[in-house]
Amino acid sequence: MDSKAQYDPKAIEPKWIKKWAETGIYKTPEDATHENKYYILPQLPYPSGSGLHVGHTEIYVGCDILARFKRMKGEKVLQVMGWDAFGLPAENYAVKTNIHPRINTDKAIENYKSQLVKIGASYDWDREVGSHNPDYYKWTQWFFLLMYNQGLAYRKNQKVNWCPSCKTVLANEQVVDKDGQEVCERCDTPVEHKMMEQWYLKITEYADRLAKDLDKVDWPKETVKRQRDWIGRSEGAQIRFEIVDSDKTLKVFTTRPDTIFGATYMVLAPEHELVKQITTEEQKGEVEKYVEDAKKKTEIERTDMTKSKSGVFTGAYAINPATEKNIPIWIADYVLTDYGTGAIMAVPAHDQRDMDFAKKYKLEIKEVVIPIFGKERKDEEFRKTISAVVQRESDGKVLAVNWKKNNWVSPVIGGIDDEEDLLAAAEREVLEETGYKCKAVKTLGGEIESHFFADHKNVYRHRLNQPVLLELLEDEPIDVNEDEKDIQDAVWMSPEEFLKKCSHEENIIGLRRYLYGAETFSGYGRVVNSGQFDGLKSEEAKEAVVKWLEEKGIGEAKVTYKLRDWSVSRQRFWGAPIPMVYDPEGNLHPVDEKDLPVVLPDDVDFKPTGQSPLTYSKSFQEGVEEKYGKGWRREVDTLDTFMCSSWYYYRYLDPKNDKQFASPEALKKWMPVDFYLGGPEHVNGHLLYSRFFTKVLYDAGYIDFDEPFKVHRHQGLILGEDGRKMSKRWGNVINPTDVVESHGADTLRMYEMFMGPLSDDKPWSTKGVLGIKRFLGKVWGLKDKVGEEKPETTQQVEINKLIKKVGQDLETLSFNTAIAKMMEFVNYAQNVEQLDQKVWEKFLLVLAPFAPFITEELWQELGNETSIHLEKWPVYDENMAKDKMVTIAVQVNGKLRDNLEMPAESEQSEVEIEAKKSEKIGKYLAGKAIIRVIYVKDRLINYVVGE
RNA sequence: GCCGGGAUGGUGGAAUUGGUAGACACGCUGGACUUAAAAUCCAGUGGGAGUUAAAUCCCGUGCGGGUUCAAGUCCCGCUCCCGGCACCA
Repeated sequence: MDSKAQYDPKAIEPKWIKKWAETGIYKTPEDATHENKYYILPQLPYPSGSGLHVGHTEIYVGCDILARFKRMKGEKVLQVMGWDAFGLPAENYAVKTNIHPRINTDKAIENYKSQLVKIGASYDWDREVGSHNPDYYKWTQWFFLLMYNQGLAYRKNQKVNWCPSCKTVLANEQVVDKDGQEVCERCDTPVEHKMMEQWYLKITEYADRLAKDLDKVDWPKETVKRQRDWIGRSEGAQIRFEIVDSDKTLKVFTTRPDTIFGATYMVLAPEHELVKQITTEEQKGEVEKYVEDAKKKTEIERTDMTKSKSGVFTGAYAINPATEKNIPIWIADYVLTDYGTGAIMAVPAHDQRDMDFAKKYKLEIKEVVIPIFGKERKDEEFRKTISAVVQRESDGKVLAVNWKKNNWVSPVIGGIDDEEDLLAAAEREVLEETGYKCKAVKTLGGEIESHFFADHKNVYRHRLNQPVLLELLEDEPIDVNEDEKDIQDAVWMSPEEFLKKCSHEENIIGLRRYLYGAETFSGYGRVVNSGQFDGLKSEEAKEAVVKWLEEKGIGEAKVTYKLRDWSVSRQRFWGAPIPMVYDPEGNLHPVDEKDLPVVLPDDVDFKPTGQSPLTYSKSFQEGVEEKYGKGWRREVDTLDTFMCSSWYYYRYLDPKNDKQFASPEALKKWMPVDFYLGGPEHVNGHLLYSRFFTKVLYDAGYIDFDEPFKVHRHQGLILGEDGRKMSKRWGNVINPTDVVESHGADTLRMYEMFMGPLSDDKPWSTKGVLGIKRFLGKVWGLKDKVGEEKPETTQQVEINKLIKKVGQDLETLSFNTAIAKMMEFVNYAQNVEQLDQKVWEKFLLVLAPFAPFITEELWQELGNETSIHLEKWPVYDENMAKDKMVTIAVQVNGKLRDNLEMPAESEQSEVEIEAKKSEKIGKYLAGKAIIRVIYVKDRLINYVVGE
């Protein structure tokens, strides 16, 4: 304890790195069982030539702190590092430099590894894996064969996303939107579409389970939602429509079978197989032209929603099975080929897209669902009403009434008398209520149902209201009856003002219909104009219609997904070869499992040509003929690297196993992953694929769980000091190794955690780092204060509070607040005369997961011979972790007026006695009546006073 | 357009889930040490009024309303920022 040397991380950190490696303290514990294990998984990195920056290390530091904490809590931790080593950047670099990608990749891995070692990450390096090594990709290929044998891998000629720069196919998940353009996520090149025969994995077969099982996982809720939306499950019905004068039927999918009576036309996607067959002679020319044009359009042009919809009539008609009417069949590119059946029944009244189209091409719009406002009650009184839309020509203002009692604005609304004509009722009501003489012109759309309490009549109402358009006949009103005058005034206001001021939404629908024409109502409501289904609510009608369809044998309930099958073949070199061979007739055969791995050859010209480079590898193809016979050849595409990373967390469990991807014992012991930390950008890619792989393994009987990641969290981005994303382009990249050089690994670790909540994006601050450096300097200085045990209670209270708080914060990953508390403790400890040695030891233990180097050094200085990282997390005494005295806020009418120091757990009466003694409080209470006193134990007392 | 998430001092961020807003840190100001600087240490630091100094008071969590003894936190209506999806029938 005599060393007065300054805190110098450079003098201590390399020493401990060496020692820890020698003693192997971070090896995976041999005595782990399924019950006491804790599998912590930092998302594996792609080793790029530029090395790690501090944004990458956040994830490793976060996981490492947690791993160290869990070890101290007695859990048997598995924490391993691996490399997602195949992929385009390395290959592109190889093309540029003409150096084999393996060489640069291995170099990058060495660099990453040394960076990670320097920050003190406690991995079991004996289990390190790299996806580019044959003993790894052998099993990636094995997974492919497993899928193939389960019927989950297949070839299909389909429109694919093609990156002209990377010269390869991309999965849907690898195409990102940038300023309204679909671009390659790697290189930002706009994606092209072309037809190609490709390998696909049938992830859609698992869509339902992938969606449903999201209920089982503890993931951020927005992540769950995003994945669920991506899978895009929707329930509905498949319905077959007969085509007039044809033996063909037209299959459609709809989520709203309850609107079938409103289906007034049908639409096929231009690519639909029936287009040619049903188009009439007269329409042929137009249709063919439209189909040709659609082919030429890019995906972006087709899906540009700001553009008006286009389409052509085929000349053919289908029969709406509900109305039994003939309805025209159109072709339009607003219907997507690859969703549902590529054809729809159009219900313009209840679907915005169909409405836009119907208005443009003057197709029939038939309302079959009316909106319902408010909640039904048993004791309500039913009434049919009209509401009046009257616009005066002179200034364009519309007629409204102002309800005096509640200052409400509404149109004229009035009941229809028995036997009375609707339009006549409208004319009468306007005249009675406002004195204006009008002539009813027509109804505006269908009725609107509402349920409400009619204030002026004191009853609950069930109202069915029909908006009616009227024409003003005379500018001057006649006198209205006195009773009406008391209730309301007639006022004229601009339509805009009316729409804004009108008190209830259901009452502006009439005017909106008048101003903007028919409007879509796409919500659920009450079914009307639908024969036997009239009066049902949408939810009920959906069921009833499906049942009716099933009885008639023309439809059934059906679930559809947005998720597409996963395209996994890539026309590039640096990936796992697809383990398939073709016989001379071109038939596919899987490579025998015993012949795995299909090794990636070295004699390859990896310049991308659009053809897979493996096509030109002599050794790759020669081997095949030797093995299978003349004319046989290998599949030359390689696998999407996401296949490699979909199962890496299984390989960590048993990385040297050459018989299985992992042994059943290892799988049983370690899985599922207890804590997975990774970026939010992988939600609809990697995370989904990994879940898919796991479910396939489960179905094949290899594992007994079907979700790989129990708990998943995201780290946020660390931005450059300029607030921009760290990138070479901006020159704002901070290299962790530089920070370690100048301030030490402990400082880097703690600063990254202190910046803010783990999942937030936050900018780096070079100055901010110094705060942590100072803190560690103070910790270093504290050792000179340490003396023999000193039974001073404050120190005991402080350390117990600290152990409790830091322990809690670590469980919730609130690293930033845990560090703040440690700073408070150190600030406090600096002012004590002598620091109790036991308190000091406990403090070092609490700090150890965050700052493994300095704590190890100080621990050894205390004369300990074994590592602090093998110690147990200190236990705190709940009693000691409580303050003996608390500050109680005294408020008068909610405003803070004084503070009282009181013993903890004081009763209200005791606090009141002290409060009343306060002059400040007396000032505010003098001459006032105390109406109420609110007391919150150990927090505040609030006097509510009146005059 | 739709769906998420967010907005708190000069800055990063705290706030026991309705109970003293601004913990902790950065920065800044002043001081100590020094020939000087760096480093370190001490004090101050939301805004305003007030005073020699204090005491003291008022205002303050994107904006406008509301509920409550009490609102950063709950409710209603906006604005802006970030992320995702985007004709999914």
